[in-house]
Amino acid sequence: MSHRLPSLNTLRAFEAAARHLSFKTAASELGVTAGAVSQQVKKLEGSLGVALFRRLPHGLLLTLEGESYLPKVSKVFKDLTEATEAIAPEVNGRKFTVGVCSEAMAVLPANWPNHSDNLKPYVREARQTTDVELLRNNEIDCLVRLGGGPYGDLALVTVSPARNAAADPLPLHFICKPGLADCRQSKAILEDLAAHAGSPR
Amino acid sequence: MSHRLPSLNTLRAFEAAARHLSFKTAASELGVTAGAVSQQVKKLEGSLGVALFRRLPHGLLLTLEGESYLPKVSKVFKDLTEATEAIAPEVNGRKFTVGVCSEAMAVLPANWPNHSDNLKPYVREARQTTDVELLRNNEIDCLVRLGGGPYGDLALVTVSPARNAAADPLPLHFICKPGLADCRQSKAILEDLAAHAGSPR
DNA sequence: CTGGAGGGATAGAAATACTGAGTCTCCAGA
DNA sequence: TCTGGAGACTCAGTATTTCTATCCCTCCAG
Repeated sequence: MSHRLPSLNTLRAFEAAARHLSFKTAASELGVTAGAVSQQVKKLEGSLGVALFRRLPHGLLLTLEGESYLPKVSKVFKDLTEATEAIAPEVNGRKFTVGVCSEAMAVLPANWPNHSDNLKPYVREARQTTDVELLRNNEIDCLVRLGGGPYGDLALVTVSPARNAAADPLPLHFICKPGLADCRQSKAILEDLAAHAGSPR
Repeated sequence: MSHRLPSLNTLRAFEAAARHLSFKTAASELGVTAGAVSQQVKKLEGSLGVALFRRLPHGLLLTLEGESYLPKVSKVFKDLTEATEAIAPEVNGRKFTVGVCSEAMAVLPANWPNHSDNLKPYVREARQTTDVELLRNNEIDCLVRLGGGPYGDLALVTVSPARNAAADPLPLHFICKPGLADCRQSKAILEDLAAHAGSPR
């Protein structure tokens, strides 16, 4: 039952490029550069030994193989998305409520987290608090503090200061339940924190 | 239509581990270490925010979520495999016929390519020849030679000598049609050649 | 109380993916 | 006939991800 498959990355690139018939548009959908999409598609074609696109000077055309492959690949992604959301609906759909201590509040931009479009899809609101119990009660999803713990079995991520940090950067810490440490929401928040950790208030 | 999906790698690890209820067995099926499977599964669980396995001191159990996820994930892999083989059947199923020049023959193990179980699934036979025309006629799929070309529009891969190579390693070259340079068969052959290139005859 | 089997963590190495800059071709408009 | 813009390709360098190699821990059987 060992499946020999092309890598998902190359398939995602193919699927997006085939839908748009453009590497450039696909690239912006996937949030990468056109060169990356081009490379991934070429890798896929190489591993299949089949050309999926016919490259024209202006834009792309699917080959017969590409045309028959596209709907199946799209369906696979759709099935997978549905299966995934069936078992993890809360996390996938939910926005985080973030607890932030007053010291961290002072370090972050004025109207955090609404200052950033990257963050908005993942955060409902930020509440000023230091109460770890709110985390355990699921009243908040994560906590941003200056202090590094210990917090027992909770997951703690220390945010590495931005490269352009001030001389004496203040470290930030992100605390959440272990299962949430690596989810999309946490990642988005961590990324944003990293951009601000240590910057002068 | 931008699908937010866990990475295929983590799903492969999950699927194999769930079928075997063992990271170790899954690892050997996938050809990696148990640690790698454990990491991938943990990454998947983290990104879903849901535990898929219950770790017991001796072995694993699926959680309810894992149990409902497994058949869907398996089906996705099955669909993808079928879709892929539908458009690239020749390459996926076919064994290569390899042309080998007499000098390269002398460098390779006595009964190459049958000396290695890794290679058998990918190679039908090795024929002693240096005729590039056989390649163009599709009578052979690739050619192994000492000389590095040029071969026009054919793809050429120079095999990097093994680490334990002799003092004066003989380089090997692998020539094939461009579309085949990156396929499974070529990779297997190249890997095997790399293990022998430069070793004393 | 000892050894083996399995899972967990971590650091470093290896493989893979992405970016960024430069190139090419074609088309459209001046 | 130029010239500029759009899109794709390549390549080198970098960043990220994945894998390995260890060492640890727990549990169970003898």
